[in-house]
Amino acid sequence: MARMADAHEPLDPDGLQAYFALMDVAGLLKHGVEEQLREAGDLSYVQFQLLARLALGSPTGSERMTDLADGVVYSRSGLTYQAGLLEKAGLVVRAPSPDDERSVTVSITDEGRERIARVMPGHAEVIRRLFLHPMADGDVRRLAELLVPVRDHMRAAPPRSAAPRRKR
Amino acid sequence: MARMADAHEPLDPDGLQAYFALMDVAGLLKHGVEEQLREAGDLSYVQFQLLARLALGSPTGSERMTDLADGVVYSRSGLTYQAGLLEKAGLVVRAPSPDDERSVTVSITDEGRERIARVMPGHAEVIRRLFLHPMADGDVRRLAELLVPVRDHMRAAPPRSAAPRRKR
DNA sequence: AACTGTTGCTTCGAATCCGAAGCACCTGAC
DNA sequence: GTCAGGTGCTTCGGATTCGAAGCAACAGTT
Repeated sequence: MARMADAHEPLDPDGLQAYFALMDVAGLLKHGVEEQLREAGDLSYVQFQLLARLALGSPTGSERMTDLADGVVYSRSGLTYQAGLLEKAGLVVRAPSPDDERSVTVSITDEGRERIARVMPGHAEVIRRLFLHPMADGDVRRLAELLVPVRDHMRAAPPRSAAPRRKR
Repeated sequence: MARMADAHEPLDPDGLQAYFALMDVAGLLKHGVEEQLREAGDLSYVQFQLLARLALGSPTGSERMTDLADGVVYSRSGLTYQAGLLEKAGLVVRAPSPDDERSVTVSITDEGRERIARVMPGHAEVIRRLFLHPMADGDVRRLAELLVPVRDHMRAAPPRSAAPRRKR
């Protein structure tokens, strides 16, 4: 754990550099990936994320809207919009949950799985070329080991869906 | 360097995990930061990036539009829009460059520097709480050491401003 | 100088995004 | 039960975003 009592001090150089480097890398990578996704499968980055999460992350291929939104770091309203697009494209189906009448379950279709499969090889290639390639052999694993706990820590904090409602 | 001949193979688990973790962390971090910036100084994340780059990264406090856009990973048209907002808010000034009549030099104003200074302490705090805190002492530095070369590698590739123009 | 291609920025139109507000359902206290 | 508050999603309005096209200035060639 980092030292505790640095409340309002400016960031140390390492922290600053890590922060800016992280954001830059993510931004550049997102861009490269977005381009490839659009060309290869007419998908936006969010759409890819959503499909990938359903196809790879969920055993059943379905998930609640809220969980999807939180999992993908996205606003609820934005998700409604994207889910609508994906459904119109036939890559996904929405249905009310059996147990809770409010919630909507999103399920990937076979067509959705095909789309992901179609896009994946080129996707992997971009990731490798832009992101993985310049790292030495063990570095990728080390990076993952560094970042995964950070992600877990961030996810543990009240997620966007838990944002307190405004008083009326 | 990673092995060369893995052209269309799927990504190995480490690569996948590093990729997703990176994007998630960046997304979550951006969100937290955006919230703080809006409340503390009425700035969007891009606006903060722009001001920070001018205030901290440039000795003169000025930079060309294109260099700003590339530095901040942003579309040129988006930059035009944001530069307009920042100028209207008095945080920045635009002026044609003396040597090249086409290019526009953006300079941060004193008011802009004040704004950055005002926002920075809370900003640092969010970064620490969300991002730096869960890492052990040397980890931050290690992370920076891992990511900086990747950023440089990505920047070396033809940046967005060099995207080939469409034939007419 | 005239021509051609390039580069820097802005404008344009359409797509996407977000937060706030709204609606419906669910849950617990009474 | 019923009432109050919480939760899940969508709708709404407005802001932001991007790529393509447009415009002006530059640079090199002839």
